[in-house]
Amino acid sequence: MNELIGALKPLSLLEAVAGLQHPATLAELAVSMGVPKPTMHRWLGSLEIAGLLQRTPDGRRYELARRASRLAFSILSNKPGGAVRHDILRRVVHEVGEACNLTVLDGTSVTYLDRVESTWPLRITFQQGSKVPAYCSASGKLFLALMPPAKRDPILNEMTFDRLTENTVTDKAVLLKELASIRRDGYALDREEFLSGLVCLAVPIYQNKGRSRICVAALAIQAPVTRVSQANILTKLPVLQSAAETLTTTLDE
Amino acid sequence: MNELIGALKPLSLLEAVAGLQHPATLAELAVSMGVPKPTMHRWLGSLEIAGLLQRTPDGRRYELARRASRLAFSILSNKPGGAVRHDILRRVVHEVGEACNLTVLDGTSVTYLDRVESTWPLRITFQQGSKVPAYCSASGKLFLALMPPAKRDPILNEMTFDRLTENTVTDKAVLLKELASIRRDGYALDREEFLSGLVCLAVPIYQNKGRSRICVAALAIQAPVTRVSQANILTKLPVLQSAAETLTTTLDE
DNA sequence: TTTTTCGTTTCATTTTTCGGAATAAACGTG
DNA sequence: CACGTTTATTCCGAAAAATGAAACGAAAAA
Repeated sequence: MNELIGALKPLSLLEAVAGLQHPATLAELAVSMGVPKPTMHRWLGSLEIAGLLQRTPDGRRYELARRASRLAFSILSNKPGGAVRHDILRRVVHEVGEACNLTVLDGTSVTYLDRVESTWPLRITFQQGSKVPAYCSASGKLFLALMPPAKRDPILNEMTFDRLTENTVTDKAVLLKELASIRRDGYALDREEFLSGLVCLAVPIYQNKGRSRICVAALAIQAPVTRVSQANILTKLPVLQSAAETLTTTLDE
Repeated sequence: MNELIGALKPLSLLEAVAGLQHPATLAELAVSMGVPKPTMHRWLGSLEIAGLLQRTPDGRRYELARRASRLAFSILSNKPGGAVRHDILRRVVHEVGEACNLTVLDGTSVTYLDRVESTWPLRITFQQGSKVPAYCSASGKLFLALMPPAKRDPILNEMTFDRLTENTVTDKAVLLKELASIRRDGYALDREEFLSGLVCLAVPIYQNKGRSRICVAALAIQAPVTRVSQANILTKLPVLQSAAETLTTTLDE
């Protein structure tokens, strides 16, 4: 039984950087991974040349770079690996009878990682990879609500709040207030704010990070308001939460 | 110049597997990546032990494993700062309609950290990573102007002032005079000094360092003079400054 | 069964990596 | 602004790991 161990220490460095909430310096990373500075210097250099990490503009800290994002999307949109998640979504659709989707935050928008349609004739057809503004979607508001303010504010600043329906929240103060209650409740609603006639309920999927946990994705159901009223949609909450819980466990060590 | 290249070949293997829509065999992967079988065997073994890949039930093919998903979510939830910045650049381009770039000073040159093109047919195509002499670019002059003289003078001494266009400032005294006014105004212009027909406006991005603040990067727009006159480009100043302000917040801890 | 293909192990050689020490750069402070 | 301190980078010989040709084994195909 040969213990094949590759030189993927730089890769665990990538994981470490991805797990941090702020860009870290060489020294910090060297300490946290227990390697000498010259070694860390070489690893960081390699990952930087590879395009997985980049320095912050001041040149003293390291953060994820484009290729890391591409890799992440590539992994999550990969068919074989996503089969487990897709099955969970299918189960939700089967139980609540409405379309279900899995999203991540990407800048000021929410991106659909996966989606399962309802079987009703009347349905909204989004597809994997499409994007929706964060400020007027249930998942988007959920991400903003559960994010540290320091990360949230730059995102809010660069947003343009277009009025897409008569329910769209276009006032930042009002939005912030709603985010507070979302944070308290643990779920978010879209009350026809993105598309007239479309209501939506989203719950968070957490990833445990040491003692704390981070909302890395959201699970949501979407339905025509004619079939599921705003009040009614909350009855689906337990099913959603249970599915989200299952998805969370697929991320544990 | 030391070319640090790490042993992240196993990592590009991970990318390859993630890019595939079906689990692949050892032989297929060995061929597609151009390595001998024993090598591929070792790489796959490493990634499998690391928990990034797993074999399909029949044991003959490889697909992504849990740790890969975990890493992917971790990356996406920790939205790269560079990507946030890229979005801000995109927004500026959208609002002013001209190409926008983010630069840092690197020796006597200015390096493009990021760049977003305009949508006009007529456009100047620089790309990320390219360099431009500091003395004849808006960003470069901005850096020189906002720098303590003790730091600036060695850089100026090292420079050779080539005449690139008929507007290029090649006299050090004249340059120093302009730097003074740039310092006063808080912005810098490139009046076709680097490339005939190209005008440019740059504003500083500061980072707070204890009691003082330092200009660590510059945000600039570039336009053909036929579309945006030298006088006209100043009307874009407020948009630029507001974006620079937002960029500053992405640099804080 | 035989043949063929694919996967795994072995091992001498080559190629990297490793990290202590020295050097350089940036920082904070009186 | 000069000083001491912290942090980043370069050097380099010793040590470790990756490499791939060839041999071997195992499983599908004929």
